[in-house]
Order: sequence, then C-alpha cells, then structure tokens
Amino acid sequence: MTNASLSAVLRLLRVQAAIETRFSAGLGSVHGLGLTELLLLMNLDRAPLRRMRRVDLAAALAMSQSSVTRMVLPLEKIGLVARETDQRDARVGYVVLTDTGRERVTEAVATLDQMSEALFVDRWTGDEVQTLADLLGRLSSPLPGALA
Amino acid sequence: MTNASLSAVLRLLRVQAAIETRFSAGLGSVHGLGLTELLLLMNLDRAPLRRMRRVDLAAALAMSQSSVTRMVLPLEKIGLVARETDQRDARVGYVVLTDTGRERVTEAVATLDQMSEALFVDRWTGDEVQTLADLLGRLSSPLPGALA
DNA sequence: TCGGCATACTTGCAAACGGAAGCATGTCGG
DNA sequence: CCGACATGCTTCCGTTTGCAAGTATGCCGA
Repeated sequence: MTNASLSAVLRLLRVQAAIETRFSAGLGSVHGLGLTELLLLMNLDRAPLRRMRRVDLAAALAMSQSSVTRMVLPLEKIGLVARETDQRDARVGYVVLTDTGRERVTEAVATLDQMSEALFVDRWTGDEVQTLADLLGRLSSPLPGALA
Repeated sequence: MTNASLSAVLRLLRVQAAIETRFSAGLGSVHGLGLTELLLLMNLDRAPLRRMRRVDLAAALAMSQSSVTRMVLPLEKIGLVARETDQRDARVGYVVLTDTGRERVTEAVATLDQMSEALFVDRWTGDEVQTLADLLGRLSSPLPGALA
C-alpha cells in the first residue's frame, strides 16, 4: 500500500534467492555447471567472436573481477573456454568460448529455459510474463553492461 | 522475442546482483547493517511478538538454517536481537527483536525505502512500479514463506 | 513404555565472493 | 623521452554461505 518501490525491491530479492537455489541445483546436477558459470558462458556466446575481456564480463555479471578470474579457471581446465591475448594491448586477456563450450551452453540454456517457463506455468498469461520481462529490462538498462 | 520467461529470469538475476551490491554498500556505511541482516530484522519486526523461530526465518529469507544461526550471533552481541526459549518445546530457540533493534530497523528501512525509490525515479510511473510489485508478488507467493 | 523417526538447532568443512594490494602494461603531459 | 597516472588482471585474506554430520528434544505407533 504505502510504498510500491520498497515492496517491489523486497519481493525481487526474495524471488531471486529462491530462483538461485532452485536453478543452481537443477543445472548442477544435469550439466555440472553453476548458475553464475552458465551466465558467464551465455555472455560469451552472444559476444562478437564469442570472446570478452574479464573486466567486461565482471560488469555484465555485476560481480568483481577477482571472481571472474577464479570462475574462469575451472572452466578453462575442462575446456569450455580458452585464454586469448590481445596483440595491441598485452594487459587484456580475452576469455573465449570453445566449440565444446558452445555445445554445453546450448544444452544448459535449454534446461534453464524449461526451468524458467516452469516458474510461470499456471496462473500466468503470456502478456503478463512479457510485461514482467519488459519492466525488469527497464530496471536493468540504466545499470552498466546488460545481457538480455 | 523467443522466450519471455527466460528473458525475465535473466533480467531479474542481473537486477538483483546490482541492487544487492548497491544497497549493501549504502546500508553498511550508514547503519552498519548488511542487506540480509536488515531483511532478517524486518521479518522479526512484523512477526507476532516480534519473534521467530530460526527455521521460519530461514524459510522467509530463502537461506539455510546454518546461515541464520551464524548471522544472528553478531546481531545478538550488539543487542539488536535476543535469544528466547520455548517453554513447551526445548528445541526451538526464538530470535526476538529488542527495542534497540526496532529503532535500528526503523532507521535502516527508511534508508532502504529511499534507495528503492531512487531506482524508479525518472522514466517510471506509479502504476508501472505497482505493476512490477504485483507481478513479483505473484512470483514469490507460490514459494515458501514470504515477507512483503 | 520405548524404540524409531521427525524436528530444531549447531558446528565442521569446503566453495564462492568482494576488497585491497600487487604486478604488468599502456597513455599522456611536460 | 620519462615520470605520473590509468587500466587489466591476479593473488591474498577475511566474510558469507550451503551442505552434511552431530546433538538435543519431541512425537508416535507397536
């Protein structure tokens, strides 16, 4: 009643916590990927040349650079991403999605897709889901580096 | 275009990450409270007798019981909450909001309120914010234990 | 009544994270 | 040219978190 802004924020925080728990469990058991790892790979997949600098990845994921550095290590070891240097600037280290990585992303995104739709089955119309997506998009756009 | 559900989830995850970073910093510097700590105290504040069992707190916050146990310890040391036992069931340990705690919650919620509204200033109408709150509410209601 | 199961909480351990410091590299003004 | 600052990444350290095991207590059917 009093404050819709506060209410929206509180609900958003709560929904996210529940989604993260559920989705991480689902993705981990099926594809051996954490939710944040998948988000990272998804960002790479839609980037030009399927590669990104670590700084930009951090911004796109709204996380710290150090986390990106650490998260990439295991992904590199299992061959989903590779390291690439920039000829012009020796400071930057690109993270590139490998072909194997692309396959895994495609598979995992399918699962993510199904889990997402499962959240809205029953009691939701297509328009309502679309409205929610639009509103959240407007909320995220003023923030740095977005994904979808 | 293709899948509004997936898009909504992706955007929600991103918005939450940004909000958590920003709000935690704001709350921490002003009130010395983390965002999750404040959410815990807010739940207590609106509970009957301003007290809750740890299990219910965990469910309401969508986090594990062990996290609640540990998060309560510092809050107890600085006197914002107190420990209370149940006469009928020696297993349960209530977490009670103290008077000091109530004051801190009131102050911190005011800050949280301002930060929430700041997210929507410019480019948002009151109806749009309300719609977002409603949709998120429907998304969180099927999940266990909600707050606002 | 009592043995087994469920519930509430705590603790040990490992994983994930952010911030600050450190290092290498690039840029720019004098 | 070069000193000072900026940028990109990595590493160290402390914090937060979940899971699983452990403990204590309550419940219930044979």
